[in-house]
Amino acid sequence: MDSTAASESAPALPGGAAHVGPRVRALRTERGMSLSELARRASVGKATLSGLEAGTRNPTLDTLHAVAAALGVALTALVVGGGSPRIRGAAVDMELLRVFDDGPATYELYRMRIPAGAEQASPAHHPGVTEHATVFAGELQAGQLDAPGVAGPGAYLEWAADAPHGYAAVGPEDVHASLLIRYPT
Amino acid sequence: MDSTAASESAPALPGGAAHVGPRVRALRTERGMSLSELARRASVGKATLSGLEAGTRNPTLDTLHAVAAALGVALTALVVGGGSPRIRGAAVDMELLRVFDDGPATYELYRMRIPAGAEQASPAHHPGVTEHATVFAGELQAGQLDAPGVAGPGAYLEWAADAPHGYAAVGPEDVHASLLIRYPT
DNA sequence: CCCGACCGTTCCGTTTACGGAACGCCAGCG
DNA sequence: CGCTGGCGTTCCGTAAACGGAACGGTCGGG
Repeated sequence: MDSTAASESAPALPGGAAHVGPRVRALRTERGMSLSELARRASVGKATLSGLEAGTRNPTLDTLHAVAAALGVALTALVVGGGSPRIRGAAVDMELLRVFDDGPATYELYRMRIPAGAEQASPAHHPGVTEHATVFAGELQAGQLDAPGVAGPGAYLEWAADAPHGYAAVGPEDVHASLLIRYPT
Repeated sequence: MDSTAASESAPALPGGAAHVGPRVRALRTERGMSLSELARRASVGKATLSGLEAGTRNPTLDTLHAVAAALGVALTALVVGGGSPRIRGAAVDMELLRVFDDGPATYELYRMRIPAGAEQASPAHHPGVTEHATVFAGELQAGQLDAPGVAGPGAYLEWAADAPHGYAAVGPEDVHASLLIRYPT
């Protein structure tokens, strides 16, 4: 397992401060907000925010929380995939975002990425399992191997996963999508 | 549920260090691990961990990350719900899980809950905005006010959100669903 | 042309989170 | 019994994250 973990103070920690900085800066500029304004709204010092975005500081939970709230996003939105379980196949790179288990079924919500032109097959899962994808970017071909569907940005696709199935990025762009896997109880 | 969410304020510090402490302690004892052992594995001081679990400290991102790694969980598992912007309407309770902004559009992914029997309307959003729901539990009726769709567990529903639309839990159970809102650029 | 407003960075004194080393406590054991 | 080893908490000096106040740079208006 991994518990030979990053115990050291190596600055190259997977989800370390170096990664959250650019993320904050992106969310801020996306909203057309200046650093000073965000600092004001979050009630943190400009120095704090500047250092945070530059990755030269190691922010406290309070600081992160204040910034996330001022940006209107969940704290988890600032912590890019750092430490999220990641499943990397031949072509498909999936990151488990969340598990919902309080319904009559269990749902796993993934973010999926497939490089342009790549494809990958997956063996059958347990009976009754279905997969649901919403495409953000690119052209996704997915579903039963003999009868796949195709979906572009904004489109939705679903298929039974209790038979061999596959995923492919058929267009010239990388595919970005959300994938929801439903496991009936 | 407009995007003009409550950016400012954050009256008291919700989801602050007080919430992550018990969470860490739960995950640790769940694994039958002693405080000293976790501190050793995470390469943090026992004092740090003790104060963190007690909620008397305001841990840094490095500390949180080291502890999460030593517990073998994603950092997000330590801060679940804590500080997620929650949009609570008349009937619909939504929690923003994640924002995707690297495609040709921006996506906001929510978890949605509607008490059984309740309903709520939403005004039109900007042109081109669409909403996509996947139902986990209950019976969701949603879409254009004059032509809503209905979806049960495992089913999918989408509609244009640039016109007034609504959500309702029409069955005898609460509705749990994921809602993806797509904002074209 | 100068001036004021705002931007993002840097400097600085204060606050505080950090790890190490105590402490008291409770088993297990010779 | 005392001795030993591990537990969780507390104390303490140091390192660093914090907010406030500078700084230089860029606009836009008078």
